[in-house]
Amino acid sequence: MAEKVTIADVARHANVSRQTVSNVLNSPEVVKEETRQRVLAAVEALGYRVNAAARQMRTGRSRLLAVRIETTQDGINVFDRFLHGLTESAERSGYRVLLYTAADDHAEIATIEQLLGEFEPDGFVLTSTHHGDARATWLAGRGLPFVSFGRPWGASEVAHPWVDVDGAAGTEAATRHLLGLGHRRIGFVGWETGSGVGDDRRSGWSRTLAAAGLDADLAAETDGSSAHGQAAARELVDRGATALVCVSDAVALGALQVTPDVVGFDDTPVAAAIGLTSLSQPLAEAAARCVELLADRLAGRPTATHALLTPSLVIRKEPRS
Amino acid sequence: MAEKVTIADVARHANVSRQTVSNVLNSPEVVKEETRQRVLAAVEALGYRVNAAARQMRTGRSRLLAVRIETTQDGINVFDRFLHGLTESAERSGYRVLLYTAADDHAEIATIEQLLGEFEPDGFVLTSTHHGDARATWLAGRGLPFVSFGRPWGASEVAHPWVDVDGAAGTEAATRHLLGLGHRRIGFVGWETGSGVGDDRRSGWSRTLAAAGLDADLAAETDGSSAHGQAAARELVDRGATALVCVSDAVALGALQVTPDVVGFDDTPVAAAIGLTSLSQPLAEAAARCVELLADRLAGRPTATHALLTPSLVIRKEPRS
DNA sequence: TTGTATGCGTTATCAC
DNA sequence: GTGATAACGCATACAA
Repeated sequence: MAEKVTIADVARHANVSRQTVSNVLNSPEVVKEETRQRVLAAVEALGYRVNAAARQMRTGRSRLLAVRIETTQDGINVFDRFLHGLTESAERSGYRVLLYTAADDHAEIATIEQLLGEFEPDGFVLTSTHHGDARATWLAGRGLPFVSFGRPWGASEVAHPWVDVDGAAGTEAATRHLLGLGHRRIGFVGWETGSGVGDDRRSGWSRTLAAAGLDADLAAETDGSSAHGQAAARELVDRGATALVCVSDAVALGALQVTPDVVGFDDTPVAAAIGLTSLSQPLAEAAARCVELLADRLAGRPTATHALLTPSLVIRKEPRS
Repeated sequence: MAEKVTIADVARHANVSRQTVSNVLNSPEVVKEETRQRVLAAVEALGYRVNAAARQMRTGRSRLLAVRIETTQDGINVFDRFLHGLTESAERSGYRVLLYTAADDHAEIATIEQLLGEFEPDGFVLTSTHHGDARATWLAGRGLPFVSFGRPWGASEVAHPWVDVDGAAGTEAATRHLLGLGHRRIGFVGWETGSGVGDDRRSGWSRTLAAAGLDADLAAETDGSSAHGQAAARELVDRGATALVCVSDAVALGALQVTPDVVGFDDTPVAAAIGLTSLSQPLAEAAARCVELLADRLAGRPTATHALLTPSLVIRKEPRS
């Protein structure tokens, strides 16, 4: 084990009291410059680091942000990039990320409750928000600091800070791109109606066609799998579609077997690998905004209520032509 | 904020001293059954949870495992599944996972040092081990508990607990599979010589061909990209290869543009999506073994030195035939 | 500007 | 078998 350097060691080394060391660290403006330098030198020399447990005991703040690590659902997900960004941003703000797992909303609430008693995270980051999200209601009801990546879908939701990516703006860009390529019969391969994210992405496609004076009648629903995506694409092409906007890369992958002019969503490794044009979510920025919102609130700073980011269209050429 | 229930509250509620409550929780065998029940009932009634910071202050143990979250390098990685398994297994053993980022080995050591002073993680999990890994040397030199996912490549490495997946066994299975399909000229698309993982995977291919009395002369090196994979595959096919074993799914994806009988490695979402036969690493089990090795060591239990797991071949049919 | 005293919640030590 | 006491390292109120 490593030698543990305490504030008392630093004080002794710098010939001051423990309190002075604490002041240098927490309220630098209150201590004389010369003393400050001396203490800082001692901190450096001894390799002193504030002990999180002791600080937490005294202040009640853990400098920990808790987030659930998701299971890779249909195999293609995007969460790890968000998580990396979150960890990085958190570090910049002086926080660390604590991971937990949970099978469903109910279990997640129980875990959060447990975490609250044990590690006392200062804040929580919720992901994959959905209609009637019990977690957000629970956290908000207790006044606990949290932010969600994903807007509060549904009207009666409790208001809370959130960050999200504007899916409609993304599919609008995709649709415009295909219009620019000369297509007039552009279809949409989506998920079943009712999912906030899916409906949002569909709306960008339909409104863009409407604005161009075109019918938005070529839409199909899938369960999100590539197989269903392929079947749906087949149907839409048979009905006259010459290009397809897809709700996800997984679905787009299936659609690609049917027709070449396809745009996916999420810019997953799959898209990059097969040369699929896709919409890239600014995940690092989203994560940074999550931390920003949370950190501001935790520090008592005035904070924005939410942030809506725009995805960017990554245009690729099909390599297998 | 939630009301904080302390051990004193429980003691009061159960009409015992704080110490008795602590005993019930930490050394149940030392306390009378009736008292134990009463205390447990009070714990339940009050929703008491041990405070991690206070426990850590007293015992010096944080119940925290630290692991670096990797950046998605070439876009196709496998780390998130490992991380999920790690978190889940850690929870089962009473640990939580703390995340950190680092740009390189040097930075990672600095971060570990910082973490040690602040949050005092009980153990570390290293991933992506490589030749002359400074992190392992550093940790081992200080006698800090850690386990690596990835064996210590290189002979002069310090011995330490590790878990890894047997890449050679995987490519052996892949090669056998292709032999079973009737192929006799089987090539290997790998990485540049020198990477432990890549050399290991290549060796399974060559030894299997040798055992079958065939020449292992159709090998190519790539930088790991799909584009290079495709070029290398083209070259090998021109030289007579009828099937290819690949060092990764990314490379296999490129090879697939050239010839259909290809086996990838890692069974990434890409493989699943495009119907590529691939080798699946038992990541959840690997994570579980990492936690097991670490937890055993932290608890002072006798522990295995390492675990070498076998990947499984996931046979798929090309869907685009 | 600096020093002294106190308590955060827990567990280990030692009496009872 | 149970209870009192001390100590972990830090930050705050208060005194000097």
